[in-house]
Amino acid sequence: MTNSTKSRARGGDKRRRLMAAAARVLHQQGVERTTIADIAAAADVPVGNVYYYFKTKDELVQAALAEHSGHLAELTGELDKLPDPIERLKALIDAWVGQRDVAARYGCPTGTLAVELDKRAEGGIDLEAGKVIRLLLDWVEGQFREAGLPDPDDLAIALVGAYQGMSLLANALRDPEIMTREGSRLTRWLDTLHGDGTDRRDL
Amino acid sequence: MTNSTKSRARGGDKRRRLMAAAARVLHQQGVERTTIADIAAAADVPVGNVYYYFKTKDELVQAALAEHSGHLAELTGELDKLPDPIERLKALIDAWVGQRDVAARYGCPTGTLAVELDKRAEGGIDLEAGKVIRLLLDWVEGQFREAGLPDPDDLAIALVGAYQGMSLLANALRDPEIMTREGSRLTRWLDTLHGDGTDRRDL
Amino acid sequence: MTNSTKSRARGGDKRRRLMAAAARVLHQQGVERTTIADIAAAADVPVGNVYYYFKTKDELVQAALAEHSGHLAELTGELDKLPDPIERLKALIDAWVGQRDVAARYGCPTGTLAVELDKRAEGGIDLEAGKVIRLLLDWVEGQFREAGLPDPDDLAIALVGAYQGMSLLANALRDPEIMTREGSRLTRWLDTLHGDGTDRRDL
Amino acid sequence: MTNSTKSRARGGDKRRRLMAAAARVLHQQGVERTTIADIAAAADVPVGNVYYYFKTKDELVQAALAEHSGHLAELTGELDKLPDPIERLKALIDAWVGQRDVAARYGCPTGTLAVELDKRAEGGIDLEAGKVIRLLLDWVEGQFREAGLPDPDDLAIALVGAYQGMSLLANALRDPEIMTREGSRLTRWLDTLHGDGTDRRDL
DNA sequence: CATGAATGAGCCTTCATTCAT
DNA sequence: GATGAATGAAGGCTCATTCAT
Repeated sequence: MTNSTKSRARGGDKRRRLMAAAARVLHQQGVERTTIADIAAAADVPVGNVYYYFKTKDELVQAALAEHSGHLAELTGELDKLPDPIERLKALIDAWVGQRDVAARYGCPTGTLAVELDKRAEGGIDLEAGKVIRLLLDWVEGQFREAGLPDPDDLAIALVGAYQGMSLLANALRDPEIMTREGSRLTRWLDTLHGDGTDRRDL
Repeated sequence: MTNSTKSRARGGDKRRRLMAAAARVLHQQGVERTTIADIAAAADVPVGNVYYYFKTKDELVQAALAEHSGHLAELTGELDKLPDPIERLKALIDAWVGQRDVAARYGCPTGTLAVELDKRAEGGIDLEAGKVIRLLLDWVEGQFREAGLPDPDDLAIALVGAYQGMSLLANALRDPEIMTREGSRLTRWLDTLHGDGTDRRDL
Repeated sequence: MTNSTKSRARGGDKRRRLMAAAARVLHQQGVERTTIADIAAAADVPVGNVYYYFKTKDELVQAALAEHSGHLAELTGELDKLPDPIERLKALIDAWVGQRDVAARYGCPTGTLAVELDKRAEGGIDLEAGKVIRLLLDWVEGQFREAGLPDPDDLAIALVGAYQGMSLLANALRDPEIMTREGSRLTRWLDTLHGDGTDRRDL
Repeated sequence: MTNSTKSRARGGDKRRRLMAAAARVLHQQGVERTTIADIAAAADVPVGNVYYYFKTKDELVQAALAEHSGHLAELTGELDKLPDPIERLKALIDAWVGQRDVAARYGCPTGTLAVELDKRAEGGIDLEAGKVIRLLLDWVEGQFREAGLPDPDDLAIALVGAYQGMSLLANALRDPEIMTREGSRLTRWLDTLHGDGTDRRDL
C-alpha cells in the first residue's frame, strides 16, 4: 500500500527530522526555553507523537547531542582526507571561523549544551555533552601526536579551549569578528609549532 | 536592644543577602533551574518578600551579575597594587587556577551566565553578561597596553578567551586539572611575550 | 461504546461548555473576581485543560462576549420574523423585561462587561464589548429606519441607552420592578412614535 | 511646635487627600485594578499609613463613594438656587453633558462603581453605590413632583436611567457626542412634559 | 502617629508527560 | 503507529494587610 509505504518511510523520517529539529532548536533557544512542542513543530511532527520516538525530553536532548556528534564525525572524516595533520587542524579552524555568524548568535552548539546540561543534573545525561567534546579533543590530540609534537593532550586542550572561549566571547559580545581574529592567531600559532621542533609551543 | 539591632541590621542586610544568594545559587543551578524560592531560601528571606527588593526574576539575575561584577572589581583592584602589568596578569591567572574546583563543578560564573542569558532573550537583559566580560577584557587589555605590547586588544581576547575555554572544558569534563595545566601554559605564554620585544605574540 | 460516545461528545463539548460557563460566571461574578478555576469548575473541566482551548483569561472573556453576541443574534433572528419593525422593538423590550430578575441581580451581561473591560485596558480587548453593543444598536436603528422614522440612529441610542440605564438602576437598587415600569414606558413611547408621523420622537 | 502643627494639619489633610485620590483613581482604574499603593501614591501618603485612616480597602471604596456623594450634594445644592424645578433638571443635564469627555473615557463614577461593587459582594458594601444613586433619584423625583407632574418616581427613573445609559454607551463606544445628542433629546423631552399638562410623559 | 518592610495566600500560566481513540 | 486532548504539578508575580520601630 502507498499508505503503509509512506508511513514506514515517514516513520523513519520522523525520527531523523526530530533529531535534526532538536539539534537546531535546542541550540538556538537553549534546553530550558525549548518546549517539546517547539521541537515537534519544527520537525512537523504532532506533539503526541514525539513520545513514540523519544520517551523523555532528556532523550531528545541526547538525540540532539548525537546529531552534533554526527556533524563532528562528518567534519573530521572530511579533514582526515588531508595529508598533513597540521593542515587538518588549520582546516578545522577555518571551519570554525566559517561558522562565525552562528557562533556569534548562538555560541558553539556543543559548548552551550555542555553549560546547560551541567545544570539540570539530577537527571543523568549529566556529562553527555562532555563526551562529545572529548571526541573533538581526542581527534585534535591525534593530529598533534601525528605531527610529532610533545604534550599533544595539552595542545589539544589549548586549541579546543581556545575555540570554546572564542565562541563564548563572540556570542556574549555578539561579535563574529572575534572568531576571525582569534582564528588567524590560532593558525599562526600552529605554524609556529610546526615550523621548528623546539619547545615553542606556548600559547 | 538586641532585637532592634538585629532587625535593623537584617533589614538592610536582606538586599545584600539576596544578591549574594542569587549570585551563588544561580551559578550553581543555572538561571532556568533556579526558583525564586530557592534564592529566597538561600538568603533566608520569605518568598513574598523578595519582590520588595527585586521586582522580577530578571532583576535578581542582574543583581547576581552586579555581584560578580563587584567581585571582579575587587580582584582587579587588588591586582592593581602589583607594580608590573605582566605580573598582574600572572596573578590573575593564579586566581583563576585557584578557583579550579568551583570552575570544574559549575564553570565560570560570568561565562555560564552569558551562555544562559543569551537564550532567554525576548526580555532585555540580553547582553548584560557581555558587559561584565567586557570589563574584564578592558582591564586585561589595559595591562597589555601598559606592558607596551602590540595589539593589546587581540591579546586580551586571547587570554580571556583561554580562560573561558578552559573553564568550560574543566566543567564539561569535570576535571580541575585542566585549569592547572592551561594556567601554566598561559603563564609561560606571558613570559614569552614579555621576554622579547619581537612579534612572537602567537598563542 | 458509551465510553467512546461520551468521550467524543464531551471532547467537542468542552469548548462550548467553557464558553457557556465563562459567559455565565463572568456575568455573575465579574471579570476580576472570576478565577480561571471558577470557570473550569463551572464547565467541569480540569483547570490545566482550559488553556488548551483558550490561551489566556482574556481570550476566555472574549469567548464570553462572543457567547452573548450569539444570544443577541438568536434573539434578533427570532424577532426578525415579526412583520412590523415597531412590533419587533416592542418584543425586544418584552424580552428585556422578561430578564428582569437576572438584570436586577447581575445587570445586563454586555453592559456590565463593557464597564469592566473599559478598565483592564492595557491589554487590548478594550472595546470588544462596545462592538457587541454596537450590534444591538445597529439592529435597533435598522428597525427605526424601516419604520420610516427620522434620526433612527438617535432613536436607537435612546432605546438602547434606556435599556442599559434601567438595567443598571435595577441592579444597583436590586429592584426588578424598575425593569417592568421602564419597559412599559418605552413601549408607550414606541406607540407614540408610531402613531403619528410628526416629529414627536422626544423621550 | 511647628512640627506638631504641621502633623495635625497634614493629618486631617491626609484623610481628605486619600478620599479624593480614592474617588479619582477608583473611577479611572476600577476597583479591582486599583491597588492601595496606587491610591496612596496618588494621595502622596506612605502606603503603610493608609491603614491608619482606613482599615480596609472596602473602607476606601466607601470613602470614594462618600466623595462622589459630596460632589452630588454640591451640585444639587447649586441647582437648588434656580427658581424653576424643570430648569434645575435642564441644568443638571447640562452638567452631565459638560462631563461628556470624562464619561466617554471612564463612565459615570457612581454608575461604574455600582456595577463593580455589585460583584465583590461577600463583603458588605454591596448596595452602597445604590444609595448614592438613590440620592440622585430622590432629588430628581423631588423636582418632578414640585413641577406637579404625575408619577414623579417613574420620571426620575427615566431621567436618571437615561443618564446612566448614555454614560455607559458613551464609554463603551468611546464617543462623547452620544452625551451631547442624548442631552439635547432629554432637554426637549423636559420641555414636552413641561409645556402641556397633558399626559405626554412618554419617553 | 508615621513608615518602610514583611507576610502569605492566591492567581495566571506553562509544560512534560500520559491517554484514549 | 498516530494524534488531539487531558492532566497536574509547579513557578512567577501581585497585593491586602500587618508589624516593628
